[in-house]
Amino acid sequence: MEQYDSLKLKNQLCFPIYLCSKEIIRKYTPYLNKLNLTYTQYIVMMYLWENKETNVKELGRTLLLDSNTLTPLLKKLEQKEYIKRTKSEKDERNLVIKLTKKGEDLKQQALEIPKQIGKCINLEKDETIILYKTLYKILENIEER
Amino acid sequence: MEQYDSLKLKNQLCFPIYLCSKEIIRKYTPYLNKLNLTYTQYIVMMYLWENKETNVKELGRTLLLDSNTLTPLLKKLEQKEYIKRTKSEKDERNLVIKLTKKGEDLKQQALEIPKQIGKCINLEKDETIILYKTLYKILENIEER
DNA sequence: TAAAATTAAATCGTATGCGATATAAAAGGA
DNA sequence: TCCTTTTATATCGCATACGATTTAATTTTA
Repeated sequence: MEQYDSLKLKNQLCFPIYLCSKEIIRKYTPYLNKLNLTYTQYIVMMYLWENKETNVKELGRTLLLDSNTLTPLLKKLEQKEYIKRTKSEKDERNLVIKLTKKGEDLKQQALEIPKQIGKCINLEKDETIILYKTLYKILENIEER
Repeated sequence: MEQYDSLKLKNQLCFPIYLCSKEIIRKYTPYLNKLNLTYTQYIVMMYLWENKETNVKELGRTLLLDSNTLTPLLKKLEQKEYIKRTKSEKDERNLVIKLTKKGEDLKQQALEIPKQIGKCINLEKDETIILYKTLYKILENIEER
């Protein structure tokens, strides 16, 4: 093993993760365009389809994003009338984020997407499970202090 | 299995890939700051440490990026005096990208980075190998027509 | 060989992603 | 209670990421 082998792209682990993230999201794009969503907007919508109501902090904890990214993104989703943003009455620092009817209805149209993406990622069932577990293990390892 | 389970975040594969990419890159940041590099600039430098000379097209084929991303990025690397950009004499459409002495020397300082990142990703050897193979399998599956 | 097609970079506009800072509301403490 | 601290969003600036278009050089072809 040469001195600089650890710096070769083919020996990096982050590099294929970075590529996969980009390229899978690229695959999502044509489907998401039909729903007038970007990938990040889509995962926000997925969170809301599951939870109905949230706020910036809570959303950020799940998506690992901060208000600097989420605030403008949520304003765009509000412009599209998929969500409503209102100050909490109990605590005016909190922004209550709720689906609109239009945002709720989008869920139906989105059902096609995971099928299509799964088809093009095209892994065996057990490969998928192992990959999934390993990724969450990395996330745990990385987030710990 | 409920009708909408496929739309839950915990059933997504792309979501943890996306998170891992972001979070690992976040871990790189303090080390890369010392070298005055961003992550994308770093992988460009890695390519050049291996290949000495390239052009936008070739670089884009490896990093899966186009000139719209690479042109401004390469100009920044040139400003930092890590690379030199010159028109090819043989074919003036081509931009020859070469390391400077300063860029070449940076390699030495970068040696620490893979060690530190490996430590914080903290997977077993065999887990790493399987993950790596699966990621490249996805990339192959996804890029095919 | 001159026009058409192709190719390589560059440019433009929009949407993140994020470190740093600002703002405003709520909580805590002397 | 008043002042300090904490908390939740918002704002700012910079660096990607990328679809679409433009520009310029080269190649192809009629």
